[in-house]
Amino acid sequence: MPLVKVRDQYHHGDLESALIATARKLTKRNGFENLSLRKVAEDIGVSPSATYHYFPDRDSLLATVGFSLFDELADYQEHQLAKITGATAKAAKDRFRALGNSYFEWAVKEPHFFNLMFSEYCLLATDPDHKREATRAYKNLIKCLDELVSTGSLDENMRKHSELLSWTVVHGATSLIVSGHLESEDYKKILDDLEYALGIRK
Amino acid sequence: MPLVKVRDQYHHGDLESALIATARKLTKRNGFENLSLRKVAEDIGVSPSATYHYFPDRDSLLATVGFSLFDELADYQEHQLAKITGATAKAAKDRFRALGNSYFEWAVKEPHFFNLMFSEYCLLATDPDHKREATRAYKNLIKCLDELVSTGSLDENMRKHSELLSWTVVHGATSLIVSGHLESEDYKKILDDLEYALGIRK
DNA sequence: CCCCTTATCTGAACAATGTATAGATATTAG
DNA sequence: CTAATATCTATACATTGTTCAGATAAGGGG
Repeated sequence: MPLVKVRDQYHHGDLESALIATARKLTKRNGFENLSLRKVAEDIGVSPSATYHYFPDRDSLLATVGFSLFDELADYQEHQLAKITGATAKAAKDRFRALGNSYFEWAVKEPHFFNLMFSEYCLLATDPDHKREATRAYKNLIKCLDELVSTGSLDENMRKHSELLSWTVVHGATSLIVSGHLESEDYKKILDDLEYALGIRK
Repeated sequence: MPLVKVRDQYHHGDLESALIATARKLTKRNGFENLSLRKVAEDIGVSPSATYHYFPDRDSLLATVGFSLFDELADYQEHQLAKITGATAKAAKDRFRALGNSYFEWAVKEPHFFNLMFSEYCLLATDPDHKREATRAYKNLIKCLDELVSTGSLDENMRKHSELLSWTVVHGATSLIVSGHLESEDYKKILDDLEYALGIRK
């Protein structure tokens, strides 16, 4: 009876989790385009075909990894949000900014993750089960905007136009920067522009 | 001397163009992830290795196709823009809208193209030569915004905040819809929101 | 017109990949 | 302890990107 689970046994124990974790690790390093099922299996110390007991094909493993990243991103966002407390107008504005910043920072830190999440492998159309994870971040945005209204920083009429707009701006700026079509420095200006247009900043 | 160029000869004549055109065709059909160099060669009727006289590898062929698509998109946008003439405020507003709509429509019509353009294969960072093509659409946007100002539809102060913001909103909405994270119907509302925030519409 | 240089393409080969199938091995239930 | 089941391996195959030596055509100078 080994204290630590020995890795040389025929049965792995939790191969499914190991597959996801290793695929995540290799995707982080080399990008999802270069993820090889055989390398994943080799890294774990298992034969190439063992994969097929848990995932029908490479695409579905990538999809599983990709969808799980939406939760990771939301975790990171909520962790950043939690740093800013208080019910003042300034705190509400800071939280709004932190929400966008954390999305952007996370994507820049892990561009391969971001690319996978919005690639063909994670099409929500074919997999409506995962809409919940994606909307977790969206719910945080709604809360932020309502706080801006209640602290008098955001006009009620503008509030109706701010939801999809903020979402889209942050994602769009992030996407363009990660793909090299805008400079990193542009991000701050874009959020300034957004806040100006929304009337949050003068 | 054949009237029409015979396709059974040893030398193709313009293999480079044929490679790009065929790669474009297959990417349009199956997505860039599934583009096979061998299928491209087979489709043209040439051996797999012939490719390597014009492109060092698969990536560079995909990059060439991808960058050329920015020109195609700009062509389409300009074609749509040209339909709307006049120097009135309404015409300026219509052109602004047409600029965003054409970007969106083109991407939805050719999602595989859009995905390639903003994939790892078309990173502008590594290929600054192609920045010009990408900025062609941007110049059209600048012109549109200046027209909005000159026709009194856009405030001068807001003008300074409208450039990157509009760009980002249109790209972000398109990206989210193409990747299935927003519904197609959301696009119109998002542009309404943008115009409201910019003060173009009340 | 012929020959020789050069550009262009082929053929064959290799390693890596995704995936299918049959069988081996461990785990578990009775 | 044994039979049934879950889990994994071994082997095989087709497809892929890529390399390289050699075949074929095109073009230029005599």
